[in-house]
Amino acid sequence: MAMAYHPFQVHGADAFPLPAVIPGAQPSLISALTLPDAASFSDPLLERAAADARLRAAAELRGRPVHPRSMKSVGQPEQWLDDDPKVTLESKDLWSEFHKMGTEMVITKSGRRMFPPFKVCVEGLSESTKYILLMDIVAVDDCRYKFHNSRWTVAGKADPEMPKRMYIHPDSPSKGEQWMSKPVAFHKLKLTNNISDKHGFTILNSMHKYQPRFHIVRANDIMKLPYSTFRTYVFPETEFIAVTAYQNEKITQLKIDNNPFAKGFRDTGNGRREKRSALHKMSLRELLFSKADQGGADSDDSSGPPGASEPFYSPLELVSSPLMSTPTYAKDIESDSDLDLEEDDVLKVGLPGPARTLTTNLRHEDVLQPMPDLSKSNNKDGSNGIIVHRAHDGNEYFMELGSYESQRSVNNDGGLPTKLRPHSLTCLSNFHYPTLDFSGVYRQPFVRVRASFKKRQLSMTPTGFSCLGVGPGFTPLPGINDFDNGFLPSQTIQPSGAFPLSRHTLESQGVSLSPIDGMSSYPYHRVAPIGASVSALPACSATPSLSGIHQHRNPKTWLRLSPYQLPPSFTSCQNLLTASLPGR
Amino acid sequence: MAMAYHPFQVHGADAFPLPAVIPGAQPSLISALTLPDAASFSDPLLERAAADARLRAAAELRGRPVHPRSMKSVGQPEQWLDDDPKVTLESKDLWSEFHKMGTEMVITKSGRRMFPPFKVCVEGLSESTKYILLMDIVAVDDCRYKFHNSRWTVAGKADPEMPKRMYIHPDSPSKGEQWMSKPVAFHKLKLTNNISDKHGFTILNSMHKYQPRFHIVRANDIMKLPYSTFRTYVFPETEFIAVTAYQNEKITQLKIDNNPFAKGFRDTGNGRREKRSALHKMSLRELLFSKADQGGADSDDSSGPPGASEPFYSPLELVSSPLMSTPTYAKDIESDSDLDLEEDDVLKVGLPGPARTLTTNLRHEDVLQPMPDLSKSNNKDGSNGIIVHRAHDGNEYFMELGSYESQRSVNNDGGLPTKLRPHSLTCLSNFHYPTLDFSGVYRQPFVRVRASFKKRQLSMTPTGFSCLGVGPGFTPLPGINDFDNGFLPSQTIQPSGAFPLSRHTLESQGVSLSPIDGMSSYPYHRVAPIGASVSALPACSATPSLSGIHQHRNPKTWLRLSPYQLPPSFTSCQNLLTASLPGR
DNA sequence: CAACTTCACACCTAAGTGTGAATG
DNA sequence: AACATTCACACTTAGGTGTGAAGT
Repeated sequence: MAMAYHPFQVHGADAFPLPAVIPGAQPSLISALTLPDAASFSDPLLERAAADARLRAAAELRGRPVHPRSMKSVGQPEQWLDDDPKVTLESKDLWSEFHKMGTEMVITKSGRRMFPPFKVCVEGLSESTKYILLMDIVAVDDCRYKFHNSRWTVAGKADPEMPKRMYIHPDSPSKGEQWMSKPVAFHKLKLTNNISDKHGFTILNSMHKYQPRFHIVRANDIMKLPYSTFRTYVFPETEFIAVTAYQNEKITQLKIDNNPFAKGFRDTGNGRREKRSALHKMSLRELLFSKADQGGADSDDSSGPPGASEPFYSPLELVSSPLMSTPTYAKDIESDSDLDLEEDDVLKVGLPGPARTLTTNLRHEDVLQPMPDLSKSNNKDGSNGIIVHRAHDGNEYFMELGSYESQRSVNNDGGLPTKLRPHSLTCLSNFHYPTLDFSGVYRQPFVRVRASFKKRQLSMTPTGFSCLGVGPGFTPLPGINDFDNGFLPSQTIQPSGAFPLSRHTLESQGVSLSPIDGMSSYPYHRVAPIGASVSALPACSATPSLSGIHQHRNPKTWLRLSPYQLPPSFTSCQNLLTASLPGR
Repeated sequence: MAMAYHPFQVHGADAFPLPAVIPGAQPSLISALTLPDAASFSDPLLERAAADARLRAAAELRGRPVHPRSMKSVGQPEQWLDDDPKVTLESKDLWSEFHKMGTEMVITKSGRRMFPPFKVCVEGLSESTKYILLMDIVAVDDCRYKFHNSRWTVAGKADPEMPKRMYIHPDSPSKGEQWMSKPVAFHKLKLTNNISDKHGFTILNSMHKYQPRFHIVRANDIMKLPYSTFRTYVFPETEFIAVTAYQNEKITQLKIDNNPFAKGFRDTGNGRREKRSALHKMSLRELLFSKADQGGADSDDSSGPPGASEPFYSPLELVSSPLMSTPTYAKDIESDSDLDLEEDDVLKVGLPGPARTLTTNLRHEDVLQPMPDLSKSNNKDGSNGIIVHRAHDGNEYFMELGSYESQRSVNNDGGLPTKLRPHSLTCLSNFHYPTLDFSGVYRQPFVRVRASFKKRQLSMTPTGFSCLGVGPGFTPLPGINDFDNGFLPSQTIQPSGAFPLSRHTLESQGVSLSPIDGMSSYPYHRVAPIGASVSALPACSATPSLSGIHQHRNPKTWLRLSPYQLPPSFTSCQNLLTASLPGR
């Protein structure tokens, strides 16, 4: 099965000497990652969270990672010369307040919004060019957490991740000037723990840690998304732990104080909510609803701890092929040891120290920082392979691993950058339509039924799924237009042929489809390439066990890659990889 | 000024032998109207309202006006063979209840929704073809009304109409299957009497009569709208009079009984609203919120007057070029005399008779009805000319009239149809960008500033504007996508260069722009062609004075054409007409 | 038991209604 | 005086909050 091969297509000129077509017999995973101008790592890394912060700092780009000059110097295609997106997080002070406490986001069956709302300001786009703006939320690590003694501690390995859907901003596609004219809000995105959700909400695991990501794609049609370059921005302060009920009372209070919808729970002085500590009663409302909403983020909030009003949290940015670049664990860069997660491995998210350090470290850095050479530190043990997670008949699953070598030869192209190499490598490998799950990108409610999967999701491949969490599908949005979707609500309840994007539709869009035997009706194939070296590594304080290279018959111990490591739309590489792994 | 000429472009094959390019020196207004299979006018027309009903009946098409066979027989382009839209009005029983009383719609400064909501079911589209669905609201006649002695009477000539914006359904463009999958609601459209409205609401005159229209356009991009064929559907029962406060208590009661938001005013038996008459207390809620919303309109409402539950109100449909076909007054067809409106001219809207007659007449007609030959009855006095309404410098205005002869030679092409001639004639004359006002088609609030116009709108061209009310712009919608709009909110407050659609933008869309001297920054040029013969003439009970042919220096007595007579996007013909009227 | 999840609920925001007095 | 318009208001729908008891 899955023998069909589909070549890459590389858009425009590339900075790296890459073949436009990857030989089918060779599991080549091109990893072209644009890195900031490098960062120095001289300070000692004493604890995980601190290391986390450092690694984030390494990719610090102050919202403008790609310098036009450097783009030119590496032969950036003309197409990319006229934009240079700079992204800033709205309400970053409020986000930071939460982050210091260890942000929690409630997930409910019916779907819950995020608070603070994820909202960004975008600058530097080409005014007349159309862009698609998206966000997704990916697991940060392989851990399950618990809140104990007023702190979050690791409580074991992560549960399998559900596929993470891309939330395409409802205004997509729109011209740069439109995106830049006002903050881009993603408040319509909802979080749920309902694995059977049909609304297209983002399904998260409770007590797991997640990182929202923001993506800019230069594309005038959502159908072109899989073939387009993603510029990915990560704001470390938006990291959170999903919960079904708030664990940290301080977080609860922060929510009540700042979310207008929770106004009813505010302490009006009449005794309600006396349970809460008197701390953090200062109102941050202005941060979110006056300052923040106007795009101005001058910090007039001086009631927080010292340093709380640091105005600058910069995002991490990846300018990458959505199919290629794969962030890897912070741990892999830092050290190859300590592969197994300790039960008492504490992520110091709830402690102000590391976060503040990050902030402080960053805000005076205006130059791009050097990056470590990841080509050496990464994947030494060969455990970082390609994970192919397949549904064979809807009941059985297995995994295949590609060799790291074949990837590295592509990844490093003669020496990984320590300087930012702005680059857009576009892979057109998305021919296996089950992986191109556009069903959600439709304004109707998300009613696709995964016939061969539902009712079994909880019991299947508990860890193997942790690599399935990125870029598979796109979230349905009211208002998403210009999507030539052959998917009708009336068709979605059919138990077979679950892939909603009709062959005819794709082909009429110039997309050639070559179904792969045994997979064409199953939308849950995912590929987790790992060789792609990565620098901008946010929130990777825990390293997953990479001991599963030969354990692909045992779902429980499969090699896991955090979805967070995967680029958006990464899984569209699936069939390419599948094709390159015959007989495994 | 305005000497530039821009040729037509005709899309596809045309049923009429029309030149693809109209010579610039000749004021040719191509009028190619697709008419239903004709209707017989044998019954005497005794009163305006009755004539109204007849004329509506004449175009009665039962939602499926264009028969594929007849389309083929007239050489319909292949493009149109795979769809045959049938449109039905949702909640038509409720609409009819209102219509019998004389529907009133409140208009407020802040914008008011319509109730009942304008909602249609569409069938017969090509599933995989993209369509844009729109609606607009156009003046029915040239009258101002007053409610006196429990009836609506004419109270003088109409006030000048503000330009009527096209409300593009937020889901546009979408594929046929998507439009057909559920009722298409236009509840987001808001009515206002605020002539300075910046939201893109539809600006109406209080105490004036209006007719909503629904349009189907086969286009995958909103930019193509002006060059596309509009299929226009009119549901006579949706006619209404705009009011700032309800005049007819029965209408108030009907609203209260059926609009959930007005539930607070319902008579709970405890004495509230005892002012209202006991009549019409029957709840029509089910009509709108259970039956109607499910698309089924079985009448279980038997509490109304006899005949109230007639299930069938069919729409009028025009399949026409948006630039060409021009409905004219019912009066013009019926008779050329009686050009001046009587002060006591009573439109029998509030009386059940005519409306019921219309309904009754129509519902047993399943065949297409013959149409009168409009080429003879129309424009006898030559007063039906081309109205060019220009803003010279923002303060002065004048009008130019084209000759009917030159139009008729095009219109009639050797004998006007008395049978339906399904036809799509597309005019690409929309090169004068001030007339192509797409500024509204943008999801941001409508903030365009008409620098040379605001503060003067009330005083300018009081009657001349009545012909400006159709098809000029497109309403801004949250969610309208795929519109390559060069319009930025930040640009909109610039006092000059008011046209928001940048030259670059249009040109990048393949639209060549040739600004016309002195007009390029003024978006309010409108053209009201009249020679275009028309059959399907809904709600034309009053005829405007056509005595203004030589009065173009006197705004008060300018020739008026009801916006209702103008096809959508008609004004995109403006510069063509302007070009063809040199020196006038 | 302890940890986690679910649910009805009161309380909010946001916005769509006609009212009736005030205004023009 | 008659008429048309505006506005604060109470009431509604719709849906976003955390609560705290109950369930797993």
